[in-house]
Amino acid sequence: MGTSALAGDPGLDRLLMKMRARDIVDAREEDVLRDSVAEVRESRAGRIIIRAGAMIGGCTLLLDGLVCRYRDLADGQRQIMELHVAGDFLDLHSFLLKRLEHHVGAMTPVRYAIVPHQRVREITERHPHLTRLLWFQTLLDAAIHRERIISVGRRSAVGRIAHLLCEMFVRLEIVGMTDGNRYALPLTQGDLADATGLTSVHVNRMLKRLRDEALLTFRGGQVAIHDWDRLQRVAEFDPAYLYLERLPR
Amino acid sequence: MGTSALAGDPGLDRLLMKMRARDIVDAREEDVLRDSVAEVRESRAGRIIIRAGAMIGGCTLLLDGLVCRYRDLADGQRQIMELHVAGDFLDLHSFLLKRLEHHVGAMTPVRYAIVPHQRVREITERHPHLTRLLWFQTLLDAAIHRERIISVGRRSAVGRIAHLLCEMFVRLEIVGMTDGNRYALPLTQGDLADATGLTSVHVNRMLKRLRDEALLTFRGGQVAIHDWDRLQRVAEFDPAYLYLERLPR
DNA sequence: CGTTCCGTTGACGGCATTCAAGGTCCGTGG
DNA sequence: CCACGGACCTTGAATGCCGTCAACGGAACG
Repeated sequence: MGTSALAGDPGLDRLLMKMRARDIVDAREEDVLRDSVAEVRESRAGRIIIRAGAMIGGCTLLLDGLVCRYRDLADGQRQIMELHVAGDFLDLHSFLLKRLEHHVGAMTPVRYAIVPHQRVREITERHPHLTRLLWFQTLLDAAIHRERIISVGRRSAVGRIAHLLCEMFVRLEIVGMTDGNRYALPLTQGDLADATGLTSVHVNRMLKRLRDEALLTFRGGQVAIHDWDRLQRVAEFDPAYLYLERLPR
Repeated sequence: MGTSALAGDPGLDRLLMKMRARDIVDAREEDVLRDSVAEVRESRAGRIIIRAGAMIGGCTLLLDGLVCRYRDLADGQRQIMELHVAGDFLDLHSFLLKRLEHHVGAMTPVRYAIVPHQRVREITERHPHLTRLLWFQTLLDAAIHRERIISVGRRSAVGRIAHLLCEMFVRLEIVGMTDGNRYALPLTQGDLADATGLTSVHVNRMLKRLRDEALLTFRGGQVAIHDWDRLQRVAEFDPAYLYLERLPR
């Protein structure tokens, strides 16, 4: 597939790893995906990649970096709804929604690929199984959203943070981006607060508690998990919502 | 379409109203949907319709009644993630997820139709546009989830309740189930608390405040909105996330 | 070498929870 | 007919988790 803008890029491979953790993706489907990429772009940390309300012509596949979906409220508060890592589509839902009600912002320098909506549309016309695989990815986002609702709705402050860090560990493990019990999560404590519905001050205290209780360390954008079992219990983390079963979809 | 189990049922018509608020659904697609229904079932208030973790063979379309998706936590707390009204698919996502990580429970007596996964699969093989319309419905659920994350994460207690009651008004209006500024929402204050991440005691106080400020009345499962503009402002409610535009999808 | 962003910690305050008691409504059965 | 129980609503008082305000330290950067 020499025409691909992505030949050998690890970003697309990570998407395939995510998909193959849940179903079979055959070589032809892989080629279709590779050939669907129109171009690769970059952006700097702090930039908005996709602006809320803007009409969108293509879906964005994150190749490298950390990204979040968020919205700002009238009083200046911010809520991060989801974090995205390499291999994630940032806005596959834009294919049918046409515009988004939230921003998509880069937390780090990022590289991403564009898949024009027209190509996705062609996939829905010609490749039913691949269509279902893409649909499935958006259902995964929704399941992650639901878990976040539970976190901010009912979990304690430590629980929320612990849960988020458990989730990111598992999601990064799927795409081969963990290093033993450690992984990179280049966020500030303020970002973590916006993702968990807390304040940065309180996040700071809860991180200290998690450290003191030898559950995990979060420092300099690096997470080290010291006691996975106890952490999971504190977070009430059950990875069932990530649907890590290879089933025909 | 005399073979349909649903000939003339208002439940399926409500699904069509939802879809037609966002795109065109032609007569052939309407027939395909009608013919996809295998059977109609009923259930009593308080019953679980779909149990978390169970393998699922068909999708459920709510014809009548009020339903919620929820999960219970270890300490007995409950979080409701979404409310469903007639015309909503309760578990279209089960088509690809195969099982759900949350329960689906009846808040009132309900009637619902079953669409076997096999039929949905056939739609994805033969009817790309109808497939996109179904996919779109699941994306709408995700958008509603995101709005709930913002509510429980960052909105005040009054704001959360106000927002939920704004949302239900608009969603019920789409399917023709409002009566001027009033609509039926047969929930207890405890249910409302589980949906907003509050306690029933506090919900009670906030409802009193909304009443005292002449914004809305919630009593006996009936909502009456007295000042939509001010309520919208209190809730910071912007219906953009419901994607009420007729666009080719 | 000042500026800025981030992390850390303490004191205080407030919103929501918890605990508790009493009220209403309604279906059930004596 | 009415006593009774149960589910839900209402309200007050006390508690507590998390937020706000504030000050300071360190690291990165221009």
